[in-house]
Amino acid sequence: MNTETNLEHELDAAANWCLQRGEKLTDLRREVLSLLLAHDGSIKAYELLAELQKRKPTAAPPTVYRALDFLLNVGLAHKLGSLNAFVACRELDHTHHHGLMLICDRCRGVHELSDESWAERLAEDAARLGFRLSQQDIEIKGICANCQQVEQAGEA
Amino acid sequence: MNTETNLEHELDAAANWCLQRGEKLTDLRREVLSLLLAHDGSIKAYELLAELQKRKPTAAPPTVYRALDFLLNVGLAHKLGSLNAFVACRELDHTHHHGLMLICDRCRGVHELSDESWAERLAEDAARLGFRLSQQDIEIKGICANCQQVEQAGEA
DNA sequence: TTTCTATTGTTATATTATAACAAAACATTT
DNA sequence: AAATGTTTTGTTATAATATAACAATAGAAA
Ligand SMILES: [Zn+2]
Ligand SMILES: [Zn+2]
Ligand SMILES: [Zn+2]
Ligand SMILES: [Zn+2]
Repeated sequence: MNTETNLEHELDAAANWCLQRGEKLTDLRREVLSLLLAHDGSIKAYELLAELQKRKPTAAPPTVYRALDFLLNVGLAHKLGSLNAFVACRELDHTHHHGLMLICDRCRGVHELSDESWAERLAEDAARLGFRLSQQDIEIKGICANCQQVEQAGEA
Repeated sequence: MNTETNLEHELDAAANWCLQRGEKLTDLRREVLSLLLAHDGSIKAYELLAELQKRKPTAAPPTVYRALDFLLNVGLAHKLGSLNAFVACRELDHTHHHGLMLICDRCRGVHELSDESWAERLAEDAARLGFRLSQQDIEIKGICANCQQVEQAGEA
């Protein structure tokens, strides 16, 4: 199965995901999600806009922000507040409330950890302060394995 | 001990904290930190600028952003990426690497949890993926105890 | 068809943050 | 003190991120 086929497969799955929630993955939204998925790490809204404009010259900021809002709300993408960047969700299977997003300082890559035990422990600790968690991703920053290797190679 | 005296006390402690690190808490930086401390929840850069301009009409965006950068670097303040907002650190005693910042969706208030065990467990889980954490605050969103009460009162 | 709603197009503007360079303050050496 | 170098602050302009507001279009329901 090549990349393109796989991408279409993911997009179809996403469309289905939307339908199950009574929402529609329109052509535009599908296009934006496609660009997000095609991107390895996270991507910024205006980078996404530039990409989108290659195929759709009429696109303007609201075009991409509206599509992103939709994708965020339906759970097909995540916003990384600390980077002002966006990333496709690749773990639709798990309902990953409170997923841990490990964000690389160097390459802006994201590793998503859907570990339920974190959600529970966090919720417990917060509850002790009377704090009720909203569904929310947790962003943790550092340097990914790959970038660490590059770093070491550079030092050699 | 009244509020004002207490604030001056905190500012003096902050000045000392800086000196120990070979940095200086200048008048301007002290003023900005003072405004941060006087604020209960988190505050946005341009709100801070407006406050600052009451006493220092010459202040411009770089004035406040430079002061904030300094405070962030020396550990006297935190940036909340998900809100584009800033908050004074009130736990200088602990070296709270990876402090948990519980951010209220409603009031923008912040409860800072300096729990070392979280730092360790997070680091372990991340290390399993080859991910090395950088010193970083972890932002968790929800609704604080106070705002929950207000909410219930409204429903009654 | 008619009507209503959701989506997209379009223009303008708000919000957040930094670049670049000049001036002033401060410290160090002579 | 004078001269020099460094850090901090002032100032203007602009970059980067995001939304408001309203018109046009497309889709669904009546
Ligand atoms: Zn996800
Ligand atoms: Zn990386
Ligand atoms: Zn702190
Ligand atoms: Zn609150």
